[in-house]
Amino acid sequence: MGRVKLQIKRIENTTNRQVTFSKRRNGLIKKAYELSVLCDVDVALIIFSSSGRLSLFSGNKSIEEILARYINLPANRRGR
Amino acid sequence: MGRVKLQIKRIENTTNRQVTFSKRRNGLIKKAYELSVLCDVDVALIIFSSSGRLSLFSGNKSIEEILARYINLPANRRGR
DNA sequence: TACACTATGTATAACCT
DNA sequence: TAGGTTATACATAGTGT
Repeated sequence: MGRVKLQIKRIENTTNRQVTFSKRRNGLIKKAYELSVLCDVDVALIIFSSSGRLSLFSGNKSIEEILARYINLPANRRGR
Repeated sequence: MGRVKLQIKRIENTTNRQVTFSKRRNGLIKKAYELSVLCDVDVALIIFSSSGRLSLFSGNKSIEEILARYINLPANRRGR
């Protein structure tokens, strides 16, 4: 999406990488929000930037509730 | 995105909701993957469908590692 | 350094099979 | 019901300020 087709590999230029991170993180959170509302599902999204800053999204329920729901699954139902 | 502008609210028709869920879940996971690679960041994504089925994504690290990183944050750094 | 713009690539709603 | 197609809306890479 954008002026040019982008290869999916690490962006080496630090400034470009940070700008892309900021834009795409916002886009990802928006998409997660839309999925949770449109389809009425629980979504939890955790992002750590390379500087260690945390970004979170969760739908109606809190992050903690959704993580607990995951953690409490029997191990054989956690695989992807 | 699509033939018509979509309101962001729960899709009432069950079939449509499931179709949209399947398509958008795939799109969301793809975007999460791209963010993790392009920007070299940790992303964890947990989705429970309305029937309780689990979808997961995480980048290089395992979901468990990323969740642990979140859970181990001091409480005052967990806010969104 | 951070926003705003816009040309272009991408995701997807409705349709089709 | 699931998978493929396509017209259209949306996200965003590069750019400008």
